[in-house]
Amino acid sequence: MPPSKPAPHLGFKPLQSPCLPAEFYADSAVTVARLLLGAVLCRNSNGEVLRAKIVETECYTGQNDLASHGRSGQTPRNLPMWEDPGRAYVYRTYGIHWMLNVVTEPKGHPAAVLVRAVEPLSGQHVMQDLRPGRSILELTNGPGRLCQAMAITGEQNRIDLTTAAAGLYIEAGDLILDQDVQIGPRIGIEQAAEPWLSIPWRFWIAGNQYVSRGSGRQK
DNA sequence: ACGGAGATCTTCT
DNA sequence: GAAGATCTCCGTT
Repeated sequence: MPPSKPAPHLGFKPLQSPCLPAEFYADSAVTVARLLLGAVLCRNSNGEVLRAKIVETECYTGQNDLASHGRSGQTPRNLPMWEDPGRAYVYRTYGIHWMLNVVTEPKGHPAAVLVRAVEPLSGQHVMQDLRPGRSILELTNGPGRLCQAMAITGEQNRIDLTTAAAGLYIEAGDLILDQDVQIGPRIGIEQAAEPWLSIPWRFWIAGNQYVSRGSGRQK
């Protein structure tokens, strides 16, 4: 069903949620990670539009960050981190799971924000087809899970998230107030030494039911 | 609810 | 050759 549009003679523009522009992503990874909370990750799949609110992010900064793929300089895998902000960096880990990152900071500065959890807004039945047997709460509450539920793979690596052209994009969404943001250390980093293990570079929406394990989700 | 192990394969040392 | 920005399943409490 197409969305209803206001009558043209009233002079209204259709309600729209424009994509966040490249300038939004050219900021520091920490700032972008915080501001991405509430934005809407969108995916055209199977003839439908899947939409999901970003509820948890984690940032990985430049060559000083020993937990970041950017730590050892430019490599074939992490090349997108050095490229244009607002593009996707999608890579595989443990041989199984895809991870979706958003490239941040001006070109030439390797940094990215990992999307760790989203809250489904539309297209849930498609997501359930992609993750059979899972409840709505367990469709997208983890970085690997959300990629599976939203059909995101290495094919989306390096695509431009600032337009809908490539079928994966991010629209502006709810403004999340500071009082509703929780901050903590990153998750899943084993190798890196301090202080990289404890720096609070993970952001999530307080009390949201769709955050990943380890982010204070109850039950 | 919690913990441990296996999956699975690309990337970098 | 080892590790990994994870997830699932199966065990025990």
